[in-house]
Amino acid sequence: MRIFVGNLAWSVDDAGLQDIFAPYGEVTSANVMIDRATGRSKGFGFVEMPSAEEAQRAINALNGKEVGGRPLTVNEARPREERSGGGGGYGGGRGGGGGRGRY
DNA sequence: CATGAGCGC
Repeated sequence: MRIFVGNLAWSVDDAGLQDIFAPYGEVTSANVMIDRATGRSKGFGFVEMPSAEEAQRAINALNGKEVGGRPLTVNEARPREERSGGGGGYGGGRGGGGGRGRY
């Protein structure tokens, strides 16, 4: 599952982000978005975890947790549109039924 | 000091 992590401290980088999620489950990928214009962190990043349940637990555990002096904003990431291909916007609501069964 | 809203390549 992909996880959106916001309100990151400047001190946190890709490795630091993975280090935060590591104890909650296997982290296959962690990325802190860097603004290429200034070279500083945009203050948010993404984490990829193969286990959706561990990922969800990590979200519950890390959301609001203070790291680097700032409370993290952790949430499931939104579907990202392909770079090639127009059209934007996010359709519909947040899946029906809730939770299980979406996949 | 690049310094704070926000969903990436």
